[in-house]
Amino acid sequence: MGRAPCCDKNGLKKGPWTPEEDLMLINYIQKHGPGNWRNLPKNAGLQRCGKSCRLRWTNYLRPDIKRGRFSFEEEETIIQLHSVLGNKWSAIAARLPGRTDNEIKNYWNTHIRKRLLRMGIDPVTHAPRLDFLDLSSILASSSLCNPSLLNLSSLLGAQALFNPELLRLASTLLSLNNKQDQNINPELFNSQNLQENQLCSNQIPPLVQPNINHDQLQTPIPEGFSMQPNMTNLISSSSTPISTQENVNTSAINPSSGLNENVAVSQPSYVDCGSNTNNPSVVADLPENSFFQSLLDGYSDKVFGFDSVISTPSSPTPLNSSSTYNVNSTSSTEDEREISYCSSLLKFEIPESLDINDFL
DNA sequence: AAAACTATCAACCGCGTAAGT
DNA sequence: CACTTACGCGGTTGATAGTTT
Repeated sequence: MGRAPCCDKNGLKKGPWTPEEDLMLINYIQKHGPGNWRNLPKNAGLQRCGKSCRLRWTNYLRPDIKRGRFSFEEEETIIQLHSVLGNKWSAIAARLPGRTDNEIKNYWNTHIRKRLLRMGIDPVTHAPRLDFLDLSSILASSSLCNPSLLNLSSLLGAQALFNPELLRLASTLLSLNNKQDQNINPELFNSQNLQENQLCSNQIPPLVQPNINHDQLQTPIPEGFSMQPNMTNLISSSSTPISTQENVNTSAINPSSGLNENVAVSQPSYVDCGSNTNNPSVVADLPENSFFQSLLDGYSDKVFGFDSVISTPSSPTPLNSSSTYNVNSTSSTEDEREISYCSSLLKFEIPESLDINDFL
């Protein structure tokens, strides 16, 4: 089936719109309303195709368009929605009054995407990219909590940073080290056994999964934990699989847009991880001297270039929301946004049914 | 001062699809 | 059911402004 051209392009103007053309379009739409874009240019006396007119109106001339810099809240909303919807710019724009899909798409590609990359976060999967981190440093700091890993970190050395299999092993070991911190069946975490088991196993989940479908995230987490999906790639361990789909209330999908009406977009957390009245959960600060803390220290040092921006023992501020940093929505710097986003990224939740003290 | 480089964003292009015939 | 039309979407381009060398 051949596709008919949207309009006869012979003699039609292209390129930037002039103020006169804008005025003609505005005047026409004010009189007749938008729509029937095919005939609109002819009726309005414009030498443009209907498509161009529609684009000019929806992206620039519409009176309800909000212009200017994106606020912190808007940016956070975009990131959260993108983690759920992907590149569905129109669906994201529908949640941001006054912003167009084109504007959001541009802002994503020119600002947010780059910032996520700088932070070592894959902008497609929203998962941390361990290949961007200095893993040997992380391993070393983690070894302070678990001397049994010390030899392993030096054993892995710099080459590990470029070997996907070793990266996976390191990731698994780190996650298991975390478990050991939590006194969960230490026998399982004999580093030698792990090394043998993991090296002989092809069942290690990929550490970095480009273009991953969120539905396919099956990274296990300790039973009873509710982990942010973007953490699941960073911290993989055994037992209970989790799908990010579980973290999204799918009860009210908009049939026309396919957009989940209940997606939490105003929460400061990265994605609403199922905290609801039926399943109350608490947000935990990262335990001192834990794997998380050492990872964060390494992460902040190596990726962000500043020290201990996340909650530290000397900082009374909990690591649980963007409000931690009291970011001014209009004057926040790129760095502040990175910090805040990172804090959201690394937040995790523990169900109340679990005694947190058991893990600290 | 000027060339080279980079960032930004308006606009275009092609495709998918719903609605109409 | 086949085909056409119109619209909307997402990816990409290119002009321009700003910055660096």
